[in-house]
Parts: sequence; C-alpha cells; structure tokens
Amino acid sequence: MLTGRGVSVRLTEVEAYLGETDPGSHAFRGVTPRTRTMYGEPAHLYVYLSYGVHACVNVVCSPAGEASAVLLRAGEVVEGVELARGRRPTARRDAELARGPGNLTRALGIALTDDTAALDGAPFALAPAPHPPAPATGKRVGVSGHGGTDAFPLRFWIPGDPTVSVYRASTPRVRVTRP
DNA sequence: TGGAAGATCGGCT
DNA sequence: GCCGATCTTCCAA
Repeated sequence: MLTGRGVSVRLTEVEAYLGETDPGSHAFRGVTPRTRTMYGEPAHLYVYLSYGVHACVNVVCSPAGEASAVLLRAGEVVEGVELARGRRPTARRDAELARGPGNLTRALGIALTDDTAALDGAPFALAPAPHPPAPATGKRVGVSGHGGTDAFPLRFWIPGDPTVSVYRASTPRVRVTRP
C-alpha cells in the first residue's frame, strides 16, 4: 500500500524494469540525466514525464549503482477518496481515480518535482498490504519495439480488479503538420 | 541542430 | 468502445 499526500492506494497493477538488460527500460541505453534517479538509492521515487503530458511514478528497488525499478500502473484509492476526487474531476467512478500510470500519479498528488523523493517518511510511505492476494503475471503493455519485451513477463496485477488498466493498442503516431 | 520515438488520457460516438 | 492529440527526451549528422 502506498501513501502520498493524504491519499492511500492499494496497488493493483505494477511492472518491473530491470535496467541495462531490459530492452523496455529507460536505463537500457545507459545512464542519462533523466534515468539517473534509477541508479540512485532504493526506496526512492523515480518520476518521469510521458508523452510530455503525463507523469509516471516508479519505485527504485536496487542499490545505488544498479538500475531497476517498479512502475506503478494502477491502484485502488482506499484512503483520502474525497481528496483524490478533487484531483481527478474527470473520473466518474472511484475505480477510475487511480487507473493508469498518469492517473495514479495525479491521485497521489505526485509531481515531477517529487523525483528522487524518499519513501520512508512523510509525505510518502510504502507499506505491505494486510492480505496480499496472488497476482497474475504476464507481458508488459505499452512497451513497444525492441523486440524483446515478450521475453520479460514482468507485469503483475490483481485479476478481476476494476482498477486494473486494460491493454491499449499502440496508436500510430501522426506527425502534426507544421506550417 | 534536427528528427524520431515514447512506460498515455480524455472526449466523443 | 474507439479515435485523436499532446511535449519532452534522446541519438545522429
């Protein structure tokens, strides 16, 4: 269970990213200014910007010097629901409050400036679930190309949970015609 | 300096 | 349920 800024969520969907050996990881190409956090201390947040719009949050799990992290993709808001609703006005159902990486980040009030923040105290804390259910495993979604993603069944989710995001086919990128 | 790619969400039908 | 729009970051020339 993850707590951040007055909102607690029960994580229902995560993905693991190993590092240089993982084609889908940002660290695959090596250390960059953006991925530097992944090489930092464990139990810290790695927040990155996706598609220039959405913020996605990871938890660094390897010791300093190694790059491995867990991407938090979805969760169920169990505490501070009202607060989360205020942050997510477009969500019609509670299950949508933290469905999807970007939405989860918003519901928790995490911003890009929270990159490298520690998880062992306020305002962010990570605690084991009281009754951890058996998660399902499978291929990761949203990771395109590089051809090796099928060999990494590193996605874990709670089967049947309404807050788990569904697979979404990749959109063909249409370059905006510039005048 | 330029071009291409990317771990997505919201709105409308 | 499906379709479109958005910006940043990284690598190569």
